[in-house]
Amino acid sequence: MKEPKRYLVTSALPYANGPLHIGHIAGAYLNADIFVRYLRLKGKDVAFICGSDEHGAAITLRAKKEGKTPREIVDHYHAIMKKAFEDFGIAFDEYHRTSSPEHHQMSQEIFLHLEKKGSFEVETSKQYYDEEAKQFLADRYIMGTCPNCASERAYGDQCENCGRTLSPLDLINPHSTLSGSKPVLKETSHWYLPMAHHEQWVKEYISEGKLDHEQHHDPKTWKAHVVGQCMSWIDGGLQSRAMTRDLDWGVPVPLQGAEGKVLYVWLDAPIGYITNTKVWAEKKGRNWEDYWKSDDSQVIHFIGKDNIVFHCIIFPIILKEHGGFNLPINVPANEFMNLEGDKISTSRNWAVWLHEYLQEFPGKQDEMRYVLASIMPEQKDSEFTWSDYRDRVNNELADILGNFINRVFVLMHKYYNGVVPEISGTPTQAEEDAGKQAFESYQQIGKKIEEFRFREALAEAMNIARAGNKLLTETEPWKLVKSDAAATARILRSCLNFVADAAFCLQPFLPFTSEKIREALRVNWCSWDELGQGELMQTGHTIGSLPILFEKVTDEIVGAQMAKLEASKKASQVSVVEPIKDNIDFESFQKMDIRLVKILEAEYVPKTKKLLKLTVDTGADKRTVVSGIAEHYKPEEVVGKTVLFLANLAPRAIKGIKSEGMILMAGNETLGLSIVQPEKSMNAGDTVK
RNA sequence: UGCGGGGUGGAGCAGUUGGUAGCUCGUUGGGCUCAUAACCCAAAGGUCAUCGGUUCGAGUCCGGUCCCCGCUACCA
Repeated sequence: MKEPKRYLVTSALPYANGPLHIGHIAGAYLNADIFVRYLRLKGKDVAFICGSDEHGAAITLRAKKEGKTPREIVDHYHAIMKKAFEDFGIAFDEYHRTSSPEHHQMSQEIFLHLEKKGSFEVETSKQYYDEEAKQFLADRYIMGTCPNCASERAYGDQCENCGRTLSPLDLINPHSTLSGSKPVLKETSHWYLPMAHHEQWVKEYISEGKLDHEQHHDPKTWKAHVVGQCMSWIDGGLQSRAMTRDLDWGVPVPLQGAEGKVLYVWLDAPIGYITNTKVWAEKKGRNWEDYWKSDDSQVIHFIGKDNIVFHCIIFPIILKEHGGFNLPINVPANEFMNLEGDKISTSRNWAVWLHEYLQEFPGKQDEMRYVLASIMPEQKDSEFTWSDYRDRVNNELADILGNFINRVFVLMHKYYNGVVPEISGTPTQAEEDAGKQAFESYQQIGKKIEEFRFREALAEAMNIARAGNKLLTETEPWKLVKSDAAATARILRSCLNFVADAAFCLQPFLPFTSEKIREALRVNWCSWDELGQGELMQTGHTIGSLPILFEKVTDEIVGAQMAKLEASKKASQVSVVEPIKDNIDFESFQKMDIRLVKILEAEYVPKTKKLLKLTVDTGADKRTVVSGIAEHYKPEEVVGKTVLFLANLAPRAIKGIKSEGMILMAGNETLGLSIVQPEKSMNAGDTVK
């Protein structure tokens, strides 16, 4: 591929229904920021674009739950995220938002263009509408009686009792699971993107990197899991997808007769990349189209692995169908980051929140940037632990980098009053080696960044400091100063240049630290390509002083963060108490046969994750029950236990096994499920009243 | 369950087109003392998840099995 003139780099638009955590940062923001900062150092023309994704049903649901308006929700999180990004040094050119008028306009223009061109297929159908909740109901929000097996708990898309696939219209006595009311049928139309029409070229684009039969990119430069996931999608056949929704929060569909409809959030969100580019360009007096439509521009999307097919297949289809837009040259999706052995989870409050970190660790952005960059989930999931944070900050940042810089500053001031000495004589082998190593590292850093190997790039930058440490220890200038002034001067001047080189190369990764060092050195940086060509520190230049760059992380800090995680986990348990359900009469209660049963046998249901097949003694008979508890109890743990049981629940087939009744358990999201047992020793068959 | 990705010394990871298994941290021993008890050197430690196949030769290619992650299914 030829060198482009411009780059358009995007990071996934974060969804504005919660704050940012370190998993987000390591997934799609820090890597993009490093990449962009590097390109800028190379003197490239780059637009780095992001913004809040503020539409979609999840936000309206959350608003409803919290008694707020969607606008209040997104305003709140947009502000938190924007500030957190800024404070953390993620240097977007533009961080805009999809609820803005500019974005609505852009999305509608693109939609209209496609509509006029006939890119969509409009399908009209009758769908259930909940008059109380004032909205159309997705299939799974409707329940009713199955026409096939008469189960009363069939969903709008499928009856889980008999396994039959249904449409909501098949249900007898349908009711809305949102309000409980009886929904009415209303006609509604939606605009579908017939992706099957595009299968041919998409396949070529992903597997061969060809677009319109011309080489567009080298697919070998794409990550394996990105290509893999796309190909599996394509091979499975591309289905039409509705690009509109019946919802009152989003970008309105700009057509007659489409009142109450909005663009599907997954359509409008990536268009946000375009809007936000335009917003930025207009502020800067540039032409946004240069970045999106010009032959000599490249588009790169940084995202997490949950977004792959959208960015590699669906959005490219929209862009190509629209015409004129560049398709991404690469989509370097990262995998996920775990936290202390567990998945990061917003709902369970198991996360290190970026805005909280910034508050609790003021001035320590680079420490977190370093750690996250070191463990980015580039090829597979990775794990953040506070003890690892401590080790990396202490052993690498403080001991190797910080200490090296400190050694050099101290020696420079001690021997030369901070003035760069003149050099003479022939360098020794050790000096040559160190210089070679530093140069090699510097070269590698750029190469690795361009290959999206940020962890290796960072390690290479650290190698410059390592080379410096080695040179100092091997040549021992504190001894040499008494015997060989020329050699001492050469070595310290080299080391000082290593400090400058390291600080320079670390700019994309540790911008705050880099700047501190630059100020102390009192130099102006050159461009990236000029770095290897001469020394940054010249004869006669006087350097300033530099305080200790990195404080050690104590065990107390680690302990406090661990305690905080545990505490917030517990707090989240308390906060998710379910509201009391509507009253029922005593007769309804009496209808239920709740009793104690003894579990006689238990085994896993093959090919499932959550199911156990149990044989229980109800006192009156023995029966088989399938229970979704396998993630919480092993078969041998439940055998012999006396547990609560709902005995007169209508039988139901699960995975081909007839289940007659239901084991009752206590449960919450954090701790999972727990068997409820009688406090005294009671018998199987005893009823619960 | 289907699909995709992954399983490499104590921990975290790299291993591009098949040719003696590397890196960082940790551990052990030694050196040094300018420096944030920091730095440098050396050593120990891996049947590359597992079984079988292709090959003169496989961590690297092919097939089976197990485990982890994501989407998906199951959860009365």
